[in-house]
Amino acid sequence: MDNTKEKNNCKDDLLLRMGLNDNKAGMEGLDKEKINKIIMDATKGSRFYGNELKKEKQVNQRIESMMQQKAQITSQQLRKAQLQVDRLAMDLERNRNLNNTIVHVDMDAFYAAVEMRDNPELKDKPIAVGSMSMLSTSNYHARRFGVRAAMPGFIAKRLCPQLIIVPPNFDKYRAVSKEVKEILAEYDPNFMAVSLDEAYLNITQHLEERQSWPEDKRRYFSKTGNPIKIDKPGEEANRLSEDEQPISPLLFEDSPPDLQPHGNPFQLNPEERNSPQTLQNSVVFGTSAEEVVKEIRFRIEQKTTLTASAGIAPNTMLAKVCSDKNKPNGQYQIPPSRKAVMDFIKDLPIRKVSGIGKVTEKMLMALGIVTCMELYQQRALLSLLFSETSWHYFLHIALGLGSTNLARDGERKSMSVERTFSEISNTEEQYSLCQELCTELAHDLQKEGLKGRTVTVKLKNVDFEVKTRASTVLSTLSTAEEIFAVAKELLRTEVNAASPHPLRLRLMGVRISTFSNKDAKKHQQRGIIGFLQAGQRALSSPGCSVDRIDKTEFVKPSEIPHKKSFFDKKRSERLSNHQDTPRCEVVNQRALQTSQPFRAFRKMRESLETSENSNNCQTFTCPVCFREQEGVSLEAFNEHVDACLDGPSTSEDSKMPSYSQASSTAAGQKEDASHSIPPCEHCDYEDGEVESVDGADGAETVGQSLTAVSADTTGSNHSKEEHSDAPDQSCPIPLANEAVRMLSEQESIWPCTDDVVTGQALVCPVCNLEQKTSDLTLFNVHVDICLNKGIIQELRNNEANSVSQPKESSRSAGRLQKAAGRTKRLGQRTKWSTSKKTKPQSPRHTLDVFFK
DNA sequence: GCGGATCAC
DNA sequence: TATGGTGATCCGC
Repeated sequence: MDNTKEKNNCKDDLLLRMGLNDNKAGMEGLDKEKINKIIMDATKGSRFYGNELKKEKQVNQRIESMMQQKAQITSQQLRKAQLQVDRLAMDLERNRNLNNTIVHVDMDAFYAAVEMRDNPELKDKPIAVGSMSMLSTSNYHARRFGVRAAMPGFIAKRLCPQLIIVPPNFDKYRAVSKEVKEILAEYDPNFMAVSLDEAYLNITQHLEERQSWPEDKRRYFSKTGNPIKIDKPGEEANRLSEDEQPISPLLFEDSPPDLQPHGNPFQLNPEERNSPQTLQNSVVFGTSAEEVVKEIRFRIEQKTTLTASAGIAPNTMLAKVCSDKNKPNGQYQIPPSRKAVMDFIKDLPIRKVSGIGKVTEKMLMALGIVTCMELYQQRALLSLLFSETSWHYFLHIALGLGSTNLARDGERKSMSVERTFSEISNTEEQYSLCQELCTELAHDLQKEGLKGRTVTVKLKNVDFEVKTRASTVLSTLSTAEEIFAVAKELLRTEVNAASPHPLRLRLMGVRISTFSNKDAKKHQQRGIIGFLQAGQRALSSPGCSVDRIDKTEFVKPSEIPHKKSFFDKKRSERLSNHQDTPRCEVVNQRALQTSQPFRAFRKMRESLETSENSNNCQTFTCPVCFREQEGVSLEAFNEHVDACLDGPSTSEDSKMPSYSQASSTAAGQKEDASHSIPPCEHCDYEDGEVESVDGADGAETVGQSLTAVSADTTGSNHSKEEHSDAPDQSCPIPLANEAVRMLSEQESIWPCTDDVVTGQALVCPVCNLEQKTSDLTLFNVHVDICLNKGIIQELRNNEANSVSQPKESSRSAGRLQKAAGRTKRLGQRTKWSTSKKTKPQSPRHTLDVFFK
């Protein structure tokens, strides 16, 4: 459907939901102020509005508690989180897949456009499809008055009294949709339809084949007699800025729809095709992705007289954003390069991304995050404030990553019916309504031959408060009677609970889930087999080919496409998670099992795993010394990296000559960093300064940027200048802080804007070595790893402090205890040795993350 | 497994 | 007069 997702730097939430703040007031439209006022006048005082306010309060409450959590985050936690996040970031970066060409096709104002096409009377008039209660979509003319999808018709009428509201004709839309899909299938037989008017295609294969196609195979004919006009990027942009211009020449063409061509215009007789007349009306489309998509849109328009917009990008997330960019009747491509992706992402408001809704946007905005670049900059903080699922997802967005395989429609998980009505408070009526809904549901269920075990009743009272009540039974249910038997009891409980007051309902719904039919089992089995096959193939041909295999050969339950949302977890859990060794591999896999945004990531991982298991010798780049290690086994490579991390003291173990060269100059410093930490004063900075972060300005400083925090923590005993002037001081901790500070200042580093930073060598602020890379992400990771040692050391010292120096403040004591416990857990779980004599295990674990 | 919330279309 | 319906996921219990 139309993009109703509007940007909002606006205060009034309700207006936002109405989708108004983006109105570019046309000459005959309304300006934003007026629109907002009309909506508010129509809304204020209603029960609906009351509920909206209530919900808003809840969200604000959530934000407030998030901010409190933020205020308690120590710089140490933040730094540690930064390590973990950047490790994942690097992992993702290494597996970035730019080899697919994904297209998102979106019909312009679909329902409204169909209605206009079929009723010339509506041409040039503001129309909307829907009812007085709710609009599904509006045409662009109506949008100038602020009339949007998801707006009640009666409010739309106030905004635009001339508005014509057309009742929806879903059968018709389905038929048109089918026509469009027939075209799409020619470019990707496995395309994924999101809805009647939206679909994703993977045209990678089509593009390959198309390269060898003769012109004739790419020639299309226009029977309308209109001079064929192929979009040029510039023209598109111009046309779009002109609100007054007709949106589609064909859509607004005078010729009645009957005269529009039906079927594929390509299907012409040879004679017809070769006649000069016809050739004049023909176009040849090129072989590039852009040309393919122009061709698709051209054919859609020829066939349906409707226009579509499209986005082309290396993954679905980006393609979707792109299709919105030059809407209506336009297209936009992000070329398949990392730089292009990052340039595009940089200033992209996060709200544009599918999955970031109103609430998430508001929460992130409270953290000062509006654009994707800001999302990237705050990645460490986000990993502490949000659930794993969420921050992983955020990180993907921030790196411009998304799914490259279009999962086929999976098994249905639930089926439901619900209805809104004018108030019903009579209990008998409510039961009989419930029964009707069950009958309907049973009917739908039967059509798909499904049986379920969980029945959920949904109730909305006249104040718009929603309640759901569910019950799972042992036997499978499919008939109306069976379902009603369960639903009735659920309803009864609610009725009784409210008694003696009646339930004043405005909506009732019945849902059934927990399906357990044979089909589902069959699919699952096939899924497992397919999975194994895919794994085997991946072994022989690792990398992006896995996507294709997955797509065509198996669909796992977890592959089912779905939308996602994000909730924050309990702070304690999150923090303790981060206090543990950053074990990305464990963490990731759990998240990947269920969360859609990471399907792509999981695939990459799978292919990594298989290539690892195959134990092939490969070429790796050491994240510490950045030397390429050719033809080594993973194990050998890990040893090398360990050696790099450990410094020269253990470097004899390493058989990689390049390493010793690289690190020879830094050897002394690294030794210092590991072993010559003054016992207390440098290390118990946590007690003094970090506590102060909890104070009044803590909320500000911690979240605003890492800079503030690390400056704070460094502040007590060591000024930044002191250390930047003397970076090779013997105390590692201020040094580490300094490094973090520098990194934070580079936060403004958009690691991805340039693939290559020219003319300037990157020198690690920790080991002081010039790095053989120009990639800022890689560089950051290197610094992180260097820093890691400092942090390990901090932990050790904290532990020591907690034993030797009991604190008077119970708060501090608690904290230290926590720190001690943390260290202990680390020891147990990761064999993180606290003995300096034994070889530290931690780097190994740290690095395993890269390759597992 | 349940219930509330979020999100998309 | 009047603010939808369907499906999915996530999170905290």
